[in-house]
Amino acid sequence: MKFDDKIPIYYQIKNYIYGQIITGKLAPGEKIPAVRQLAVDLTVNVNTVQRALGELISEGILESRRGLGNFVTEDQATIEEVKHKLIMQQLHEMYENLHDLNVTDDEIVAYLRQYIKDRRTTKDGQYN
Amino acid sequence: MKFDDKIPIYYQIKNYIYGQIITGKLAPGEKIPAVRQLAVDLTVNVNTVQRALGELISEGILESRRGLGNFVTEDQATIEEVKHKLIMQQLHEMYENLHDLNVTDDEIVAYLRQYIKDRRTTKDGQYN
DNA sequence: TATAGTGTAATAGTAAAATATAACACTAGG
DNA sequence: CCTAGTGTTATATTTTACTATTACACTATA
Repeated sequence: MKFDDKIPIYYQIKNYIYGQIITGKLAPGEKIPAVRQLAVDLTVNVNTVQRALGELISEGILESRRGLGNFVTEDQATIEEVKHKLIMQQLHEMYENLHDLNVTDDEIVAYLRQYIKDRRTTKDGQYN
Repeated sequence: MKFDDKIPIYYQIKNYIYGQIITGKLAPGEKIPAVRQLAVDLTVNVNTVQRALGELISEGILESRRGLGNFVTEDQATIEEVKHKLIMQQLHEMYENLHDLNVTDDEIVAYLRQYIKDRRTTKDGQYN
């Protein structure tokens, strides 16, 4: 997995797991891969994985069963809450940053529509 | 100035200067504050300021005149380019992250409109 | 020419994330 | 009871951003 060196790896792993759960690639109640396996898959250290999982466990989206593994919460409502929270965080960050550049509400919406439209006709990768 | 501890300080300073220039708080051709003064204002080290300014100078949005100071480029086109690039980067990041959560194009637009609407009737700060 | 104000850069030290490695604790199943 | 698979934790080390400090280079001007 490729990481953005401007953001802590454990934090990027946390967001990766969020994504897996929210998109259903990891289902409610499902056992997630073992920490040592995740460390191999993501080519990071076990402790780094553990730091990410620890926060997810604290938030209740994962449950730890010692000796058995880590499991996605059964509570679909918790997952929905987290999804909504993440969506709002994304919008908030983008919105605040553009407002700091004096871009108005209407301009933000217009730019977004244009971006989406352009995206369908242009090859990707120009803003990575 | 308050910094996000998940992002390098020099990088946040760079974005801060971008904002000052794009919004015209620092005008084309204008001398920006001395590096030592910026360090005091932002409560960071001179070297950290210098690292941010160094990148802005490399990009041509700032010009360094040894013994005199650092100046915003006179070239309005360069500034416009940078503004557009920053806007697209913001949209791109938000868009990619939401798509990774299986949020569709239409849903992104709808969520944004809702976010903007809610923002006008709700007290701020809930997504910081 | 001396000085104050400016950018530039090097050195050494600090702090936090990440790593490598090892050990410990618990569970299920043979 | 032993073992394999799992989570948990600790120690030492490495890496890098950041800091503190100092020095150097250039410019305008008194």
